[in-house]
Amino acid sequence: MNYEVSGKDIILYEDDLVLDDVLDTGQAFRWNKTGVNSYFGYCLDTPLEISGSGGRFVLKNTDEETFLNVWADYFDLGTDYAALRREYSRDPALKEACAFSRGIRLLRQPPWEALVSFVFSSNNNITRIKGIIARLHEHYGHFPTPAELASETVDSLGYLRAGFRAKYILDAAQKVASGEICLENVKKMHYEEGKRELMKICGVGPKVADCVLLGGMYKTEAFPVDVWIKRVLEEYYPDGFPEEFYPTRGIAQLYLFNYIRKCREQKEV
DNA sequence: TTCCAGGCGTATC
DNA sequence: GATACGCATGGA
Repeated sequence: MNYEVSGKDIILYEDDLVLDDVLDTGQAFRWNKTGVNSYFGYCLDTPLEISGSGGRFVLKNTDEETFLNVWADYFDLGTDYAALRREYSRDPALKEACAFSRGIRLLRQPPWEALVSFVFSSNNNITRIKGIIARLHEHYGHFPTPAELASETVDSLGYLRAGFRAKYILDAAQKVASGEICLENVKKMHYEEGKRELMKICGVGPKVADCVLLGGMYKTEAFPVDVWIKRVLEEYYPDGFPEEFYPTRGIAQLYLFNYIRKCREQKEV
C-alpha cells in the first residue's frame, strides 16, 4: 500500500485500480459518478470524494486515520490483484476477462450495508437499487441501523418504492436487530455454514447470500450466480468452473461478470 | 403495449 | 429436487 498525506487529502498510488471498474459495476450501490474518473459515495456514513486514474488517486478531505480505518480496507488495498490476475490467466476465458478490466477489485463492504443492498437487488436493476438505497439514506440522514429499520412497516417504507422487497428488508432487519442472526458471527463461520445462516432471512436465497458473503464478509469462495454468470457458465464452462480457483472464485466472478455484461452492452449499442 | 431487471417464495409434481 | 409462476416498480 503506497500513499501520502497531502494537506487535507490522501494521495493513493495503486496500479490495479480503475474507479469505473469497482464503483460502477454493481458491487456497491452507493456511488455516483461526478465526472470523468471521479466519484462521490459512502461506506455506511463515511462520505468520500475520490478521483484519479493511471495509478494515482486523490481521496479528498480524508485524514490518515479515516483512510487507514475505512478506505484501505474498503478498497482491499492489502491484496495483490496483479498476482490474482496472473493466476486466473491460466484459464482462457478468465484471461480475456482480466485483460478487459484490469482495475477490478473486491469492495469490502460492511456486512449490514451489504445485506441491505443485496436484498434490494433481487429481480431489480442497478439504477433502481441505487435509487432505493439513496432514498433510505436520505430519509434517516444516515444509513439506518437494524433496529431503526426493524421498527418500520411495509406501509412506512412506501417512500422507498422498493416493491415486494420491503417485507424482505423488514425480515432482515428484525432478525439482525433481535440477535436471531448475528452478522459478526456469520462472518466468522465457514462459507457453507454462513450461507445457510443468511438464507434463514426471507428474501435471501442462494444468489443474494453469496453476494453478502462475498461483498460483506470477504468469503472469496462465494460465487454469486445470476443471469449473466449463467450465460458465462453455459458458454465458457460447460464442464463446470475450474476447481483450482475455488478459494478465490468469487473474485474471478467479478472479472467474468463485468466482461460478459460490458460485451453485451457494446453489442447492443 | 410488452419485456425485463445481479431472485425469491410458494405450489405442485 | 426440479420446474412453473407471481411478484412491485419503472425504464426501454
